[in-house]
Amino acid sequence: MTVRIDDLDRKILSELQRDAGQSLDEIAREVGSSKTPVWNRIRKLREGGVIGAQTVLVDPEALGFEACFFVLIRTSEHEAEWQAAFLKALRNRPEVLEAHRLAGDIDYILKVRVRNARAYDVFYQGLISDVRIHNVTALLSMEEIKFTTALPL
Amino acid sequence: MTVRIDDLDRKILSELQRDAGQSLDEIAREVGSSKTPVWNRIRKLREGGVIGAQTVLVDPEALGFEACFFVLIRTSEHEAEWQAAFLKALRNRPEVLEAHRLAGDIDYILKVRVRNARAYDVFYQGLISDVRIHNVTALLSMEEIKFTTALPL
DNA sequence: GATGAAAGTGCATATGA
DNA sequence: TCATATGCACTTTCATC
Repeated sequence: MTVRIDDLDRKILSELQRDAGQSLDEIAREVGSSKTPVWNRIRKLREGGVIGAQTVLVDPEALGFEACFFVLIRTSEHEAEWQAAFLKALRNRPEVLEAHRLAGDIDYILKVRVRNARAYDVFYQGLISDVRIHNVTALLSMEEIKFTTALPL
Repeated sequence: MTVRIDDLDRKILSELQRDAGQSLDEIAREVGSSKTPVWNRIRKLREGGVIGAQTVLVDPEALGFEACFFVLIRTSEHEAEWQAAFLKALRNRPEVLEAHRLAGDIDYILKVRVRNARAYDVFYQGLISDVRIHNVTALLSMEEIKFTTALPL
């Protein structure tokens, strides 16, 4: 199910990451090819799931999302049932922008964006009422220094 | 410099976040308006910086980025000069997808995507040779449970 | 991989509510 | 300020060479 990716694909992906609003002609010119092959490759990459959602990045501050927390979670429960409930809870909460299961001491890390500290508390209370969690540390972001979705191809 | 955002703007942003590849007609239909006002609002939101980059999300695994680390950094240095050097180092390194300055005990958190553990070590050695860092903890992601750039509007 | 053509879309503008 | 309508240029998409 793996798509083989060559150098031209990488260039195309790089252009799309940089600006997905470009026309095919522009992309073709940038990568040194022409419309048809570029278009066929993009279609294949999409079908193969290499290219996922096309989206715009929205400024959180402008919309009143002033608070961003990284939440470190330790749990004592490791049964499949608990894990399924936890995953479902995370996926259902739109405040959770990212969630990773970790190796080591800390079990999970979440990135959570909310309007303010009170909204975080509402989120937190809701989460711990959904699933048993052993220990939680919240790291409050003071400043987003960098944010990109572009992989270094 | 703040753009006032009403309910229709929010709906438009929501649609664009969901799928930026939609036509104006589709968006207008979804939000219950018509092309002209939707177009004018999108333009204004773009000009006001509320709408930033238009991009595609690329599957990291498909491109061989198998390792994702969250890096917790403590530093003893807090002069402006050190901070400027640190920021510059982060911005210059494409492996660093996200970086936040934190409140409290831990000073910074980074999200770093690399091909493998060895590549992380190369990154780490490079970073600590660029700037003095007091203490580093790396959390290795085993599984990306959730990733979205969509704010819950 | 190139060419080209049909269908669809973006963008601007005019007009009335 | 918004809805509707129109028009041209550009783009996407796909069949054919």
